[in-house]
Amino acid sequence: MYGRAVATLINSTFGSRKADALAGVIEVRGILGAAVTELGTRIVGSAWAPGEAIPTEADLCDEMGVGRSVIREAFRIIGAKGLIRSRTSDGTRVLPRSEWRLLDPDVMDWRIKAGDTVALLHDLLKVRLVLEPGVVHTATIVATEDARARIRTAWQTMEHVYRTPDPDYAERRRRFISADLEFHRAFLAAVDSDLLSQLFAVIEAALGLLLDVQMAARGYTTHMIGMEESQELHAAVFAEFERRDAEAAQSAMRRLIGRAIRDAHDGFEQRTL
Amino acid sequence: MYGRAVATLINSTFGSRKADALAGVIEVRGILGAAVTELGTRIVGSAWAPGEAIPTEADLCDEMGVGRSVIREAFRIIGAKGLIRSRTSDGTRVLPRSEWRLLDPDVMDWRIKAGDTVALLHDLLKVRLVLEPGVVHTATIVATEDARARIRTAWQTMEHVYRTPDPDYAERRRRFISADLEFHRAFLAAVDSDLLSQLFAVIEAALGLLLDVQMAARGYTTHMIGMEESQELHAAVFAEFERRDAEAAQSAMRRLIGRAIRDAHDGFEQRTL
DNA sequence: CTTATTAATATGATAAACATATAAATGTAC
DNA sequence: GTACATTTATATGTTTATCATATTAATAAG
Repeated sequence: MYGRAVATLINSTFGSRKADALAGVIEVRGILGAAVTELGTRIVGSAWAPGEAIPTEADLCDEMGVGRSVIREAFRIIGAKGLIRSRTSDGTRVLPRSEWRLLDPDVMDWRIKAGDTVALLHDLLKVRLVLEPGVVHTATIVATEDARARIRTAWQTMEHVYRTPDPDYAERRRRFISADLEFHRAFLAAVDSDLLSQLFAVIEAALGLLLDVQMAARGYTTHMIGMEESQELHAAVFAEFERRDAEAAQSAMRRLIGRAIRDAHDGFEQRTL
Repeated sequence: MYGRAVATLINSTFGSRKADALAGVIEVRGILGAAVTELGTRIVGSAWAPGEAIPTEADLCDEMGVGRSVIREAFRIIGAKGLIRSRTSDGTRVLPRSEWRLLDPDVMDWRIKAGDTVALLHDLLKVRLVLEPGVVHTATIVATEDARARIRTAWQTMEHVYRTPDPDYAERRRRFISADLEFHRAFLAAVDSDLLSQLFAVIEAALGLLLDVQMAARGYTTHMIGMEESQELHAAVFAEFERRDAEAAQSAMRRLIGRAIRDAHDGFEQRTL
């Protein structure tokens, strides 16, 4: 059916896609999906400099062993994310990085695949540090009763998991992390912003992939800080939230994120250096 | 050359694109650009419900008077932004809104074009309220000397514009707004985060389009609050930043944004109700 | 040396044909 | 009559060929 180049392309690039792709990434299947991933990863990985022309459609057809329409449709997808732009007779050129839609899950995925992990991790953590205290501040003020109930429930779940011993250590830790995530999500939901929710989802997914997957093999997890310390810091956030002290709740969340960031950095540096 | 339907499509949808498009939107030209804008706007404008199948490629070819490849490439672009997904034999369906890349400039542009302005405005202002105080907090702590110099310069420019009378009132106001923007951008730059910078750029562009363009005709501008009050609030932010009191600077910025939001809401409600 | 003109190049767009995946319709067996 | 296999219809997936168009480079005219 398809040429050998294509089969290889599918198996190497696409076959493993579902396994380690960023959550939230639109699943693009088949030959087109393979071409998109291949080109996206290469471009994000600086195979060509911004301003430089990538190979012509015809050349890429030959190289990848696919029809021209596949290349063209791949160009459209990648172009929709701000990576490239085609102009008649001038070819298809890589756009300056400022045009790249860095907040797009696919672009994040390609950055991770391309190995741009350290810079991305630092930036992601910075976003959390800037964002989450503000989320808690606003949530403390504007949360509806339903939203407050969800936060309360999330906290109770954290407490329950924390206090319930489990012979299966890994399982308990998994539950702990899950409860932790819901705690943060509950505050975010209280703010009731579609834009912030999406931003948070992308950030979380990318962080999860960067930290969980890559560091799990070395005994690290997203939430490295000890459960005791983590629980104390979370308790402070919740307590101030219940007291409706937005400033104090915000500060508590900043201490929590700051603590988590230091550990993430330590663990990651240890791994990558 | 092209059929009549196409010519109409280009003139109506595409001809006016450059004028009132969101800054940062990738300029998609020609027949394809027209098709993308047309379909994107329709989908975002709820012409079809999530889960529902939009017309087949063949039908859209007839309706728009374009070749199938144009429709397919348009589908790819719109699909890359999470709006639709095609599956063999099942057709092309609108994805649930949670999949839409709301942070994408094009999607924002389509929301504005589709008239989803009130909900979008509220959300955009909420993002600023959550984000900017955190930006100032972090900037106050981590800013390099260069970054501090830029902030200082921005403040001096604001002061200069504020204190310099100008017979041309509109021109002075324009300069004031421009200096204001640079003030906020300078803090953001100090945080040194590509992700936050992009987020801010998209937010600003959308807010600018929503407030400036739409409200200018009615005598409103982005920065509605009186110059005196605005200047005082900005002064507080800068003063606390210079004192390196991150908490105080953060609070000052929150007061400033909160004040601006109240005015924006008032003005907009007045206009849209 | 400058300016038209022409030629080459790569994308823009159309058309026709066949492949493939999915769902609906049909038929068969128990 | 229900369950399961088969067939058929449908819409997208993919290839190929051809022409249009816009831009750059080469060339010729002044």
